[in-house]
Formats: sequence, C-alpha cells, structure tokens
Amino acid sequence: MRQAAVANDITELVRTAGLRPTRQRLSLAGLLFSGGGRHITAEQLHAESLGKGFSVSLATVYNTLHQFVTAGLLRELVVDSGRSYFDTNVSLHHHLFFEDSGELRDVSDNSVVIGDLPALPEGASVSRIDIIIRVKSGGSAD
Amino acid sequence: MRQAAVANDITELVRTAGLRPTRQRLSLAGLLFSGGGRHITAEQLHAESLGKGFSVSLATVYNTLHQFVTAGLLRELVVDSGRSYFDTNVSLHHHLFFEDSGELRDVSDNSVVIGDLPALPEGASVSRIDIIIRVKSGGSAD
DNA sequence: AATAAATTTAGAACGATTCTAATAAAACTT
DNA sequence: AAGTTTTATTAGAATCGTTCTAAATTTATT
Repeated sequence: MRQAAVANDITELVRTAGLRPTRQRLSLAGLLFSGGGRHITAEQLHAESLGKGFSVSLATVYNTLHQFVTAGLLRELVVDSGRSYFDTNVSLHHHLFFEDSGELRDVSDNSVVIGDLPALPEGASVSRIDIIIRVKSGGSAD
Repeated sequence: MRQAAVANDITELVRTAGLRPTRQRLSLAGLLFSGGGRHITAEQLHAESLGKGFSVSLATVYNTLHQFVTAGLLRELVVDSGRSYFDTNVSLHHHLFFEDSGELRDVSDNSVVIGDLPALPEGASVSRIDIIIRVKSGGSAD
C-alpha cells in the first residue's frame, strides 16, 4: 500500500525529530514533504491546511514550522522583511527571488564561489551563507 | 567654514534626490551621511535623532529612509525577518551578520564569485545579488 | 483507567511598519 | 511679502506577521 507507506514515513519523520506524531504535525508534514521542494510561508501553509480540511490553528503552524527548523527538517529563509519563508530543501543551495511575484526558486550551490572571507573575531564561526539573487521580471511564469 | 560646507553638501544631496531640504530630512541625512558607513534601523535612527535634540516623528523617519532608498542614497538590507536595516554604503558589496548582536559589517564584493546563473525567464533581469554571511559568535561568553 | 507530560487552541499582546487626516512648512505667483 | 498651491510632517490609529498566555485537549506512561 503506497498511501500507508507514505503515512508511515511521515510518522517516522516526525518521531525522529523528537516530536509526538500528533494529527496536526502529521498533516502539516504531509503537506510540506509529500511533494517536491517547497518554499512556503506560515500563512500559506495554514490556508492550505484548512483548504484541505485539516483544521489547525495558526499558532500551531508557527510552532510546528519552528520545531521542524530546529530538527533540521526545514530551513528558514529571510528574503522579504516582514515575512518568513520555509524551505523544504535543507541541502546546501541558494535562491532566486522574483520580486514581483514573491516566488522563490532554488539555485545550486556550485554556481557560487566564496573567496576570502574577512577575518572573524575569536571564537566566531560562519553558521550559514545566504545568497539571494533578486530578479525583477517582465514576466515571471515560464 | 567646515561646518557650513558640510551643511551645504547635505542640502545639495537632499535637493539632488529631488526632495525638499526640510529640517527633518537635513538632520536625518546629517546623521546618516556625515560619518563613515552605517547600518541602521528606523527605530535606531529615530532614537539617535531625538537624542541629539532633533525632534522627528517615527513616521517621518520611515518616509525619509524610503525616499533615500528610492533616490539611491541608501540600500535596504533584509537580514532579519521583522526588522529592516538601511546601509549608507550603496556601492557593490556584501555583509557579515553577527546573529547574536545584530551587528552588520561590510564584505567587499571581490571576495565572492557568482558562476553560472540559471536561465532567467524572458525579460527578467537580476536587480541585485545579496550575500549574507551569518556568523554565530560562540566566542566571548565561554 | 488514572496520572503525568506534551500539545493545541483562541484570542490577547507584541513589535515593526504603514496609514490617516489634520496641521505646518516650503515653493511659487503675484 | 502676502496669498496660493504643493509638499511634508505629525500623532495616533490601524495593520501585518508573529509570539505569548493560560485553559482545554491529546498523547504517553503507570
């Protein structure tokens, strides 16, 4: 059974993250991880969940997204001041951001080379490098 | 007179941006552009202005910052969701962001090489590339 | 089944930013 | 320089995304 197998994978995923597999975490994880890579905001995910008949509060969506980030299941993107995007692709990569539509697209890491970094203060270390290529488009859909 | 010369430069700057040289725009521009490069938030600039005896409303600080961005006098940085920084250095460069303190530091553009970009949709063009090197400073507090 | 622990929830609270509409200042006309 | 028009400033309300609170519910453990 395919469907059951997917459900089990999701349950396993949530459990492995150290979280109880509650109804709302499972349905949110299902929405996030059952398709391909996604870039989504809390509000979008909330709406999507309600739209599919999985009722969840917005607070739980936020809680869950942050728990998934902490567990390494999601990466939080800062692209637009005043709105957070969550990326289901946690491998090393960067982003193309379409300013008009708000759409995000992945860019492979090997398109970019970082040369000499300035010396960091004692004990400091790079936690992440974010590269956002901002695109202004005449027409964003391809 | 040195001081008068600076004041004239600031007036000229504001005028060239197509803006009337009002008292509040001149004092804000003075704070922003009279020292070296700065990375500042609206609230910080507002506090600084009041602290020096230049009364301005927060709304005017926001208006002015956005007008300066539009005029190319400032660059807006998105580093932290929920807070905007404004950078007085509008030349091509990138940033080091200290996650603990919120401090920003410039990184010269030639530390970074961007290789092949993915093909952009028809008519789309790159408006800017933002590179943020996030630093966690475990150092001092141990 | 009872108890303990973790989770969800609605709604209040929050911080940053934008809006509103009234007042004030700057630029233009005469 | 007075009057008129245009633009800017303001205080405070409104809005947005997000976080907090404390009570109710669900999940895990005994």
